[in-house]
Amino acid sequence: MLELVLPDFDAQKIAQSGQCFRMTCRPEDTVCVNAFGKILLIQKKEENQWCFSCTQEEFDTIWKNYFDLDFDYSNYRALCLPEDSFLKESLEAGMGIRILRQDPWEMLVSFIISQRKSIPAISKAIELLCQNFGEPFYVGEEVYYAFPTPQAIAALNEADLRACGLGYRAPYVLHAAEVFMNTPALWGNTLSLQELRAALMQIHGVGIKVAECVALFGYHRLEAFPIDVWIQRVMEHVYSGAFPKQYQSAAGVLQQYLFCYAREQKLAVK
DNA sequence: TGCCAGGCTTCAC
DNA sequence: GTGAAGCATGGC
Repeated sequence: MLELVLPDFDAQKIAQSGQCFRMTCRPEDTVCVNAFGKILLIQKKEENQWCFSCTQEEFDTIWKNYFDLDFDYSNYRALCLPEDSFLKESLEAGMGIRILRQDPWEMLVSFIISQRKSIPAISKAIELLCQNFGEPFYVGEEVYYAFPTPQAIAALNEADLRACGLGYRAPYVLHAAEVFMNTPALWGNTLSLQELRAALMQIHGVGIKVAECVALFGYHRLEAFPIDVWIQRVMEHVYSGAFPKQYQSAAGVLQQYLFCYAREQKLAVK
């Protein structure tokens, strides 16, 4: 057990932010993270005070980076233009949300599945995928499942994946496994954003929006800017179709706060 | 029950 | 190049 004071971190908001699907809220202000074949429990104690179910060493070598805690997010908030009240409100409402450094392969599959699905439906499909085809591991008596490897997915057929609720996305995920295994450039993080987009979009079922999500959440390319239905509404309501160029370097980070706030406000179609 | 969801592909035009 | 139809399924 490790207790830390983190003034710019909120596990519960991150879990519900739509960037991760294997981080779930549990009773007693606890969040369960399933990543890297490990389970991390995070419990909220006091304001800004969090209890982590890991050692200091594990926190320093794995989770600190995962939650992007080496970067000061006040730098992103400082980008907000004085007249931009919608972003200001979004940043205040989403205080504590961070852009996680998640596994690229997991993000690729997750966001292929995400198309035309609600966040609860995405989480459910991914959970089934893991239960059916991921490697089981135990924490005490309890069994958990790792995210299936590209090799494990490549060995499946369409019907296996449709059984997890993937619908028409099943062949997309099969193709993603094949391309990922045969594209070493996607295993590391050395491509330019433009090259990364192109490499991802050769996969059937990966268009510009999914590619931007994978770039942002899997490769930590903070200038990537996914435009889904919610961000589209924000663009129309608030920015007259053009996101300010002053935000470009951290567009993906700001986008995440706008996405959450737009959903919270149930921003209507214009 | 009907509508919508962190969209993409295909096919007219 | 642009626009519209079709797609599987679950949550609300």
